[in-house]
Amino acid sequence: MHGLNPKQWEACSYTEGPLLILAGAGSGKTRVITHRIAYLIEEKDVNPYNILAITFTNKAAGEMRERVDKLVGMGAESIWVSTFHSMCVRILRRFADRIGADNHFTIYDADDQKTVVKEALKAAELDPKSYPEREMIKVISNAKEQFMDPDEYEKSAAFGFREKNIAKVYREYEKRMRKNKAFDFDDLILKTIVLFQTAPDVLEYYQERFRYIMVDEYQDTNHSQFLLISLLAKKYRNLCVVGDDDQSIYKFRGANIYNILNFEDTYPDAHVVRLEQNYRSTQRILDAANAVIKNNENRKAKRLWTENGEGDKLEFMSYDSEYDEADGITDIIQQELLAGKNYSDMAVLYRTNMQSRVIEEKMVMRGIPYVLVGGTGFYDRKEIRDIVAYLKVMDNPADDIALRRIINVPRRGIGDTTVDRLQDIAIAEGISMLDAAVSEDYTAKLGRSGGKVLEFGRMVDELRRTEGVTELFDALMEKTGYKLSLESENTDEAKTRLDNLDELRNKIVDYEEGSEMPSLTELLEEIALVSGSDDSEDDQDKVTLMTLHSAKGLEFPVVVMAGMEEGLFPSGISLDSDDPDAVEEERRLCYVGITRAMQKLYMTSAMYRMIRGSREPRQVSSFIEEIPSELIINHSAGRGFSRRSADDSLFYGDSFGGNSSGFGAGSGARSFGRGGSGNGSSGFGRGAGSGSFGSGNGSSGFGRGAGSGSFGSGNGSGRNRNAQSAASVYAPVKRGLSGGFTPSYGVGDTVKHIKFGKGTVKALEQQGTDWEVTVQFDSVGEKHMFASLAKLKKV
DNA sequence: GAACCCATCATTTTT
DNA sequence: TGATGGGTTC
Repeated sequence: MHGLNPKQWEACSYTEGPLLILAGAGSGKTRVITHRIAYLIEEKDVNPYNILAITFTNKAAGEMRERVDKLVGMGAESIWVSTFHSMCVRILRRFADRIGADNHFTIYDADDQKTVVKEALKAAELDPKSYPEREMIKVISNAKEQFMDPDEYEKSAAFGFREKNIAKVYREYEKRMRKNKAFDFDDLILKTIVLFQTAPDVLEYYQERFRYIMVDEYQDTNHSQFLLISLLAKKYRNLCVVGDDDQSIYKFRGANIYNILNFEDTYPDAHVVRLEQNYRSTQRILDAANAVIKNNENRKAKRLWTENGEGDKLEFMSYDSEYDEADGITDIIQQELLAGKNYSDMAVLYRTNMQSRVIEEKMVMRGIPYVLVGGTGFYDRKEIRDIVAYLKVMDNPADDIALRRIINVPRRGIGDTTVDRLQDIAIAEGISMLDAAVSEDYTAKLGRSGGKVLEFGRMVDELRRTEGVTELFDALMEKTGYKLSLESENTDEAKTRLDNLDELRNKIVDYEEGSEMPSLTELLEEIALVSGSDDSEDDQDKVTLMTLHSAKGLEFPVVVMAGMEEGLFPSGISLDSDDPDAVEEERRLCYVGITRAMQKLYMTSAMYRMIRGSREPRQVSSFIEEIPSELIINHSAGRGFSRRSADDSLFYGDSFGGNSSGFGAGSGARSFGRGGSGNGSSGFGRGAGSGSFGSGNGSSGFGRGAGSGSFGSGNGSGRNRNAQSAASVYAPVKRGLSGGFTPSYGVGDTVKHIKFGKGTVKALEQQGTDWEVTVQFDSVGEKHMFASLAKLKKV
């Protein structure tokens, strides 16, 4: 047991009773948890069998499993390391019958839920337009989280007409879930709690088993997860929760930050350990993060620090449009690449998925390799869902939702009317649709298509007898005609689908080889619980593009936070909300973003952005203003685009001008022609030396003047002076990205860019501490870029 | 059953 | 703007 700092050690060795570990970003949290487990076993003689470690994602569980195995060795396999949901599945597979359910159940994902809601709406004779599926799912989920069945939901408040109807939908929804022997994700937690409440012996069994419980990412737990943990920990009270209230960013999906904030109220004897030493980022990055997050009211005081050194300043750039922003981002990436970074060292983070489109376009144009995290996962693809639906029917013939999906896929002439009638019969007889489909008595009632239904039912019945999961998959592809129908399409799209199905087959083979007792049930469970996106097969050299949310838990040497605009980040919805916590949650998200960066952090924004089809002026995110100016270089200072400045007329609007239109403002730009302390192209050593920019003041004078909070209090003329002095302050710094940069070329000069080759300087305009230079390149046409980033060399 | 048109509606996402 | 879903038409 070595290599832990005193706080980490304290967290590891405090083993009895409730313990709250407030683990700041990058504070070595996973290390603490794994070491703590090892300590329990080795020093406290705890039987590994009595330890439970719960995480949120399968990825986290996998990583923890691996690290625990490495650290503990013998006996490690009997430690339960699992997600909330897979833990509950495991318990329910064994005991669900104790609450009147079937131990053999199917798990419904969001898509299945939607289908069930659709059917429920139809059954309740409600118009999906006035009762949108999305909302229904949310209401049902909330109700379940609050432990309310449809009756309780209906009774629970001064509900009106609408709520009564929603209760009806909820009731119909539940009816179908039961009939299909299905649980949704909320059910997995909920039913386990119900089980514990109705079968005290089962609860006792698990309490005895899990004498030491650890919960990771505790700030993400919702109410029912809290209850579940409380029940399990009630007897021995050895509950260790680890989390960071400042990183609670999942309220929208039920996370309750008060679980962690009030932990000490729930457990008054709780011991609290704060892990504030950060091993990831530079001090400047942490200072920025601290400065932003301290604006939140609702939090436990914390302050991150590091021994990593001061590091470079953050950089903020404002661009004219989202296209220019994307261009700027690719510039940043290329410059960092030249500075010695790999593509895979860099990530671009944004608030909304929609922002990725433009960035992707520019990345493609510039030939920058990237991976987009999120988006449609493997298991969301139509062909995969189709085949999985077949597998689900094989596994659980009561699953009418799955059956409906595939009864006419590929086309076998069974239309909607027939399917509806089949369903009516099944409901009337209290049997499954498949049962009805294999009985001539029933199919005879279906008229002309009855024969086809019967044929389908018999085919499914026969397939069900196939031994082995891979064999079943193969038989399925052939006998259902799915493969044939794709093959005969003979299009590129169909080929891709076939490839994807091959991929699915590979996964199945992998599964069968890796599992001790492979079964279709377990395979489907894995598919439902492990959302395909987690297999990061590529350790290739690519820039990562993802939302701020998906970045949680990750780290990158270079991070670009894009779209730092009020209304986008923080989101408009949060700004409009009357709940003050809404903006605080956005701020936490900002904190998460900042703390992903190890060495360099860039923030970008656009002055105009296409929002729902119309071009709208934007203002810079208030989060930028929360970062002290001595920590961040503002490459667009002095441009006064804050509408909130005392004088609205300072709104410079378009000065960046699209492509050609010269940059307005004229300003004595050129006069600075040269100077150029050896910055040329050379330079860019590694990060190291950093410390050099002491004297934070240099860049001041930009950014929010005094209290006003607005950028660039329009002192147009003063700018040059500022820049010059800034330049001299920073002159000795080798890294080109620091503040105050003086180009060593002027308009009309021929310059050389490392990537774009030769070109002629068309325009040069000062932008805060930096210069925007427009170059007509011989090969790639006109580009504009920040001089400090572009690394142009006069030839 | 496919092709088309119009209306509508747009955070964040894991299990 | 652009994706999506429902409804209509052939």
